[in-house]
Amino acid sequence: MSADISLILVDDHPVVRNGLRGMFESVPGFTVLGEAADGVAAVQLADELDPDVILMDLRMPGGNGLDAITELTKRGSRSRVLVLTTWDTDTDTLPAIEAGATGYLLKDAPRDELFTAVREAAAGRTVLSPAVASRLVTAVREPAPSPLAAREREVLALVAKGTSNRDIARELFISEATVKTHLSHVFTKLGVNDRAAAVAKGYEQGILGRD
Amino acid sequence: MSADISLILVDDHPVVRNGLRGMFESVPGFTVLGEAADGVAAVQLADELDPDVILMDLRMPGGNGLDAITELTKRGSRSRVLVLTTWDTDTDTLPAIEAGATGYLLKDAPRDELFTAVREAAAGRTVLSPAVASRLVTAVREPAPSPLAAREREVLALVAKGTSNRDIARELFISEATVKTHLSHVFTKLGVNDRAAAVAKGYEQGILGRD
DNA sequence: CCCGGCATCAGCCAATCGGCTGATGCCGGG
DNA sequence: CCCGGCATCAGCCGATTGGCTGATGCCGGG
Repeated sequence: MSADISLILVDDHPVVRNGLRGMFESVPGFTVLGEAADGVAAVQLADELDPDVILMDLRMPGGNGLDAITELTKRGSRSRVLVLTTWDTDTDTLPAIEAGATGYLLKDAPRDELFTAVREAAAGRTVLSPAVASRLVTAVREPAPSPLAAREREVLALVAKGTSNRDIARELFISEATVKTHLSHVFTKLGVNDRAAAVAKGYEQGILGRD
Repeated sequence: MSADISLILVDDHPVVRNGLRGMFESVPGFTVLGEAADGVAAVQLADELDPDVILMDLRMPGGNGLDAITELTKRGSRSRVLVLTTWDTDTDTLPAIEAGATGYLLKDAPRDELFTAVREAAAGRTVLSPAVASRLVTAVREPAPSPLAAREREVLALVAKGTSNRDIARELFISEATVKTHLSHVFTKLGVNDRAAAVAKGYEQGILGRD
């Protein structure tokens, strides 16, 4: 009855793009308009091709997926963004949805689920894979553990490197007292009592890990 | 001149398997004999189909890739294993090579590099993507930081949870002195001086993170 | 059979940490 | 205009940590 659902694929891995393309071309009802390897290219492509659905990976070198979604939302693009990620780290989900993603799927979803998701997304309905959905509800249950302030993140990063309070103070050109204050706040916000656990939480929540 | 290179694809993501299959079927010289979604299935499939090359992801739920490689090597399989991973975390590389993998590629390698790699692998030559190769050399430069002993890992895990030495002692039914000894060894092996940095290293090297 | 790695334990001591109380200045939203 | 969050600083004190030296028992490989 209706025309094909048009889509563009955004992922930094050629293999994945190829795989998606193959899957969508193997069944009727979809047309792959194009591919992009990063967020910047994705926004541009979306501008040009105006697809119904954009399948996008979040983690990409150069041209963050999140920024791309934000940008598209800001531009009032009519394209629905379906985030397709490898592993979900509940750190990414919420921001992505807030930024305007219509759905969030894990890459290991079965083919049919993927097709369904794209159709749902094209129709404007929110689609979340079960795993993601459950994470979301638990995330909402907890009032959001609050993210760290810029300075607090800096301190935590140094702590993770084994830097003592005194040396952190030196490195950041502030007093040791201030370092301790920052750290206390970090502890409170992360719900821990010592630097070791804070570092663990930092990794767990994606605050640390990419330097 | 020679027959096609036969291969099987092992990855838990249908999308990735599909993508690889598509790529290898789009050019002459390759025949995809089959696919598997985990290490156990991979070993079985390799037994049945005796492929020239096995393209394998390491991180898979149920049936670890590393174990699969070990098993294949033990069985004296003639198949060359090419590890194809998403992100390389130098934690995986060495064990994989030691276990008998012929090569180690990142999934974001360009198509041609992939094809070349498979041909090289089929010919029995070791292939490493440049990024991996450089990691390897630096890893060899450092005499291998040595992995942690079982008990040491337990202690580190508790440290990451913010447990004090005294409480760790209680939880493991050992004395506090022993805990400190273990921790000292952990510090030495990880090349750090305090628990916070140890936790960071733990995450960085994949010792911590999956509980 | 010896050595090295693992796991266990003791005691000492200085350094570091974490909690607590209390303060100041800036900025942005209500 | 006030309040809350951020960033800065101080001092005190008990608790915890980490380094050091030294020891014992078990096990497995050379």
